[in-house]
Amino acid sequence: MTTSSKQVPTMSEKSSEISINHQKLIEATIETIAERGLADTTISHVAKKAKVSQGYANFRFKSKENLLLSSLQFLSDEYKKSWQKIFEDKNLDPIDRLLRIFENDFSKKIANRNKISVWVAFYSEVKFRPSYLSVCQEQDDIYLNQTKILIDKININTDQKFLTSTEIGETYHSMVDGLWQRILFDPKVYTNEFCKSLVMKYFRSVYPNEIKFK
Amino acid sequence: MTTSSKQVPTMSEKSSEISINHQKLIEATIETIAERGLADTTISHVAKKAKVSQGYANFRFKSKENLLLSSLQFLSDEYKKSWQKIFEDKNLDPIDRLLRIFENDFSKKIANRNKISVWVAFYSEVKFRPSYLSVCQEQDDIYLNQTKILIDKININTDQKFLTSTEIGETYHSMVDGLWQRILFDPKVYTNEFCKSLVMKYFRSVYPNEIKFK
DNA sequence: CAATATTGAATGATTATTCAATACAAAACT
DNA sequence: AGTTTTGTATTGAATAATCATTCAATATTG
Repeated sequence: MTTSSKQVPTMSEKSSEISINHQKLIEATIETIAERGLADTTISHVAKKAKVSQGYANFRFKSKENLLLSSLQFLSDEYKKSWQKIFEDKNLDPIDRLLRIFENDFSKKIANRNKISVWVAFYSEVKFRPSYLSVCQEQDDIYLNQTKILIDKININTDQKFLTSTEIGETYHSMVDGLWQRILFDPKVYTNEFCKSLVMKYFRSVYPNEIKFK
Repeated sequence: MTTSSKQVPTMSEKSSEISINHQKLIEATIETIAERGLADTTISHVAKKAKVSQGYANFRFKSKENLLLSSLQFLSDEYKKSWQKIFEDKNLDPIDRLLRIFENDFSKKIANRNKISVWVAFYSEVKFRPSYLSVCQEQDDIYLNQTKILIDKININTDQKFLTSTEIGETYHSMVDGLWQRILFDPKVYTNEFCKSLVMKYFRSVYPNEIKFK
């Protein structure tokens, strides 16, 4: 009766199969938005790219809206993990940590045309779709706050007294948003290295005596 | 026969009538995009807001695409006129001119939620519609160049030697783009005054001895 | 009475969504 | 081992809704 090497065998196999399709569809969505824009992204295009049927894509995610939202969530999580790792690294002193933060913001993994296309597309609709906003807003706030705390530490260690951490933090974040957009429009000029160097020089202006800002 | 008080009477009246409808439709388009987002902006919504029939809106602009493009063109021209006036004002010394430039960029007329909504909406599609790009790109380049020339003059008059005008100009412009986006998402925090003060402090960091930057 | 401006209903294209039909694979039973 | 059964995954054609666009009919104006 019981040659049973596997009694509950396929559960994990099956669920990983499912996740594979799930993930394939999310990646296809991101690529499609990057290639054609959000306005021209149809379930049919995404399904084709993911190599599943149109009906399946819809069935799997319940609705197009939900597929889009899941894709945004995926990007948002990926981004969050990348900066969380830096804030959690206890071996870094404040300035090194800040350097790592903006290296990450302009790394090829984060600041590439595919992903920026998707961010910009969603941002433009965020005002009209509360669900998009709720995916990003909380993480954005945390990121901004962590950055401010970090900058406060740097301010204490340096003779920088003129600007508050809020001012520096807000300026940094608006620069990042602005530069990401420019990477999209004019990638020849706005290479990741160029963007990083602009940020570096901003911090150099703010902390003129701090040699770590090159 | 000829009581003709007016022989060529209506030409100007007619064309101004026509322009009135033309302009009404463009303004309705901008408002609709700001209220519902580009994705949800239909000819029918715009026509309703402009109080003309749906068919007329289409007939008047030949296509929806063309109506959108004309609206972008309108905004772009309005913006251009506003900064051109400042660059042409010969009474301003370089620093005052720069102050006026960024006052303009964060004035209520330019940096309000309606108009920023429209900019952001179009920006997100620009990569996929060459016609959108061609409306903005040239003017953007001119603006950026003029700004750099201005900053060069300021650099000469001050002891600022560390940053090039390109670096300062690019940083300024990416800050403006980033801050405009933030005005949209979180207008409570990012008031026009707050944004202006951030820019002011950026220039203060770059030109620490220049008292005109407050 | 032209000539032009404007309407609004009809058309056709696109696309999200549904769902009956089918493929597939694991288990149950010879 | 081979066959049947059962349950799930996947398909793709049909449906229904939304819109841009067209255009014959009507209103308006000189």
